[in-house]
Amino acid sequence: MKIATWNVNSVKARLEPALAWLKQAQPDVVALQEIKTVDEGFPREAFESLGYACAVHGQKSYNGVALLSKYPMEDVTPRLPGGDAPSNGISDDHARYLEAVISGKSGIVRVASIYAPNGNPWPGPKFDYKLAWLERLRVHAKSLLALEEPVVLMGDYNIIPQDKDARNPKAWLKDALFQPESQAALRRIENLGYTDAFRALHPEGGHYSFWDYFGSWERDNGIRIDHLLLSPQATDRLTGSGIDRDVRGAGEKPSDHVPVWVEMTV
DNA sequence: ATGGTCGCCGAGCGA
Repeated sequence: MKIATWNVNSVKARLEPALAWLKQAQPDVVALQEIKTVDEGFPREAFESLGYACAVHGQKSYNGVALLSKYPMEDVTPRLPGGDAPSNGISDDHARYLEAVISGKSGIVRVASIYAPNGNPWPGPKFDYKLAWLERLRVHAKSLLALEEPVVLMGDYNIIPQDKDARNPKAWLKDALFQPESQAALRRIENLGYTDAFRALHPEGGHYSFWDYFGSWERDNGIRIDHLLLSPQATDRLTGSGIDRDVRGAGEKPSDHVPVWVEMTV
């Protein structure tokens, strides 16, 4: 089973390149982020015509996540726990998390489409929100381990894990994506027992998933911020991982992110 | 140096 994540930066603006990529790459499951539409605006029919079931957790103008799957999806659940309880002072109405269980040929895999907060400017309340959100993700990720299932938590984490995941690390020193606290939040999830699948198979660095619209693609001034974190049961089934960087240079209006994928025996 | 470009949607915000 091929499982991919892609921040499309508006699913409507990216519909044609998305359909072209799906036909070429043939993923079985896709997690989309920044769809930037409400559920009713999601181009469901276009994806269904390629054989995908759709699950959507949308929002007007900003954020929004979705899952596409060629296999049946069950237990579709939007939102991270802990975001809608006024008693704890947290009220999170951003559409940033969608989870589902996929029934493959030889077993299930639990997947989540994740759009973690950007957190800029640093420091400030948006950075505090980022760290609080990542802590909620950690707590939920920990609870999922108890199920002892293959789990793939994938999406735009808005975190550059290490220096080697940026072409020009010094340029990011004052950025929320590169703060030690952000990197520690990601490591804390990995330390529970999750594996950064791409890093595990490509430890050398220099591979990026995002290039800004200010000419960074032409200079390969990229960063790796889109990640697939695999539970132990998923890591046991991991057979490959890649980044489809050609998508950044293809077509008239590419997303600033490209798809990152894993191949698993499920 | 601190803008450059996108996409939202119809002004400025978010990235």
